[in-house]
Amino acid sequence: MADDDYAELVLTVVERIPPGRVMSYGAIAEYLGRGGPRQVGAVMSHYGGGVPWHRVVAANGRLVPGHEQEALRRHRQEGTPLKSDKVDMRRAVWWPEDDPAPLP
DNA sequence: GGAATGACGATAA
DNA sequence: ATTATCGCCATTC
Repeated sequence: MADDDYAELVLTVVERIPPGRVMSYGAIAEYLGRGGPRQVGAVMSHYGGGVPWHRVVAANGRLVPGHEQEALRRHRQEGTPLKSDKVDMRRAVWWPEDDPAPLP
C-alpha cells in the first residue's frame, strides 16, 4: 500500500527536523509534493508516536492540539523560538534544504 | 457510492 | 487578536 509509504516518508521528514526548529503540516505536504496538510496531520496522529511530533506545528504557529502542554515544555527545553504559547514561525520555520543533513 | 471526518490553511468579519 | 467560513484531500462510516 502506498499510504504506508507515505506515512514513512512523513515520519522521515519529521525526524529530520533539527532541534529548535519546526515545520508546518502544509510545509511537509508541499515538500513531499503530494497529499495535503490534513494527510500529514492524519499520519502524525496515527503513526507519529515515534518521532519528534512536537516539532510539527500548524502554519499559524499553533502547537499540536491535545498536547500543547507537552510540546510547549519540550520546545522551551530545546530553545525553540516561542511566542508565549505559540511558536515564532518567522525564526523557527525550517526547510530541509535549509540544512542539508548528510544522509548515510 | 455518498456523506462525514480530521494533529490544516487562508481569508473574511 | 479571536471567531467564523470555505476550500483541500484522503480515509472512514
